[in-house]
Amino acid sequence: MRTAVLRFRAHQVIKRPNEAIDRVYTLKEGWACRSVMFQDGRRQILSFMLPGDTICVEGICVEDYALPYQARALTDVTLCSFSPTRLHDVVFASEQQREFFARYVLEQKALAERRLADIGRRRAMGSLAQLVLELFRTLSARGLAEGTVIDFPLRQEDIADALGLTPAHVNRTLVLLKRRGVMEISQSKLRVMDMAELLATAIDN
Amino acid sequence: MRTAVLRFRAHQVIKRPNEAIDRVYTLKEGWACRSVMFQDGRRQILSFMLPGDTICVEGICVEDYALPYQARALTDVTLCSFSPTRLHDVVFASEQQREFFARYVLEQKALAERRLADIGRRRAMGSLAQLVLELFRTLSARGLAEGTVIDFPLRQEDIADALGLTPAHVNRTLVLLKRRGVMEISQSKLRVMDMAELLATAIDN
DNA sequence: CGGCCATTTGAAGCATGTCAAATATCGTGG
DNA sequence: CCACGATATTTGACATGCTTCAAATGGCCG
Repeated sequence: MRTAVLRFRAHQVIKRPNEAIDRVYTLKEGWACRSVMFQDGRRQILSFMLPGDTICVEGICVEDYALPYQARALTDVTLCSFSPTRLHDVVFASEQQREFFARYVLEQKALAERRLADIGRRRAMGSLAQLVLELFRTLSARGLAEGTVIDFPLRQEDIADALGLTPAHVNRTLVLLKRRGVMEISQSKLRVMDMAELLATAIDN
Repeated sequence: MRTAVLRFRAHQVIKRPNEAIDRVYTLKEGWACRSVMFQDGRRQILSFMLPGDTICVEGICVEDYALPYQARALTDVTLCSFSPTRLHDVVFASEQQREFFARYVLEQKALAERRLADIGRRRAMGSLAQLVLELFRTLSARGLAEGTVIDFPLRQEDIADALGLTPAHVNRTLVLLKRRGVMEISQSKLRVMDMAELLATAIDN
């Protein structure tokens, strides 16, 4: 079934917008993201992809889909490569698998819409807290958290592009959180020092 | 197959968050929206639903899904009500229908993610222009546009909640567009007076 | 005609953006 | 292992888009 293990270096483009989805990938190691670019260089990150995520799920659902975003490695990544049609057959072989797959896609959709609400209706402090909690939850669920610490390879610019903010402002907000003893990023690790306070921050900002 | 025609009045809630999806609807007449509410009353509209759209598609894909948003009528609406399981069987009867359905869901997902990029990386003028163009395109495709005019029942507050703005600011932006002779809203109609200019506005803002 | 709701407008404040410089961190080659 | 260059973070001063709040105006429906 699995036909190859691929590697990309940090910042490399995995799939271009509108490119044919001839292969579908699962992310084995490293972080990636889906993003859209504007002509003038502005970037919006639609979602982060963590180990266990599927890249270009759309290829499993339909044929000849014009990908409305680009997929890019944020760190060095290793991928498992699959044939979309073969994967399609596997997924739709049993009703149970189909529903499992559907749940994954719907979860991703819900995640994007939570982000939409965060950007639209929260201040920087609130949406940043929400983003961190989301990453924390996901990594924990996949057994990739070490207690109160997670690997965190994102640059502040990546966070900014995910939240519709400026790197400068993300920095100021992170500094605030560190000063308050809520959380701290250093050496590609994120440490939550006061989870209760982080949850509170996420809710009322 | 179709078991009932339902009506809701403007502003009524069609489906609450976390409510069981015991029925799935198609929107026959009127406009609705999907939105999330915060404790303090802030609202983010995730998407507008126009005649022809399906409300609570999730019910077709999986069982026992916890709806992460609320569905609400924006105008008086008439719906066709369906049993999710029956609809499921119909959709997955043939490969062709399944793919058609998948395309619809992916289109909705892409639409939400365009909105995400609009809110995150455009100014009020740009995202407003994008929104109007999107509505225009969709209504045209469904044969519901009258040349350069469309029905437009949204209040400025609805637009604000969709774009993460304030009603006051939406108003100022609309006034600007009217003064520039680009477009105009009045009497629940939207008239595009200069489509080229509207497209330009959408791109470089 | 009257009441209600939506729109419009103004003045002031604030969150975030912009730009630029200083500092820290990281990877790499010597 | 160190030094260097490149890249990322941090910080400051200032600009601005958008918000807030409140009041006035306008439109629609019973």
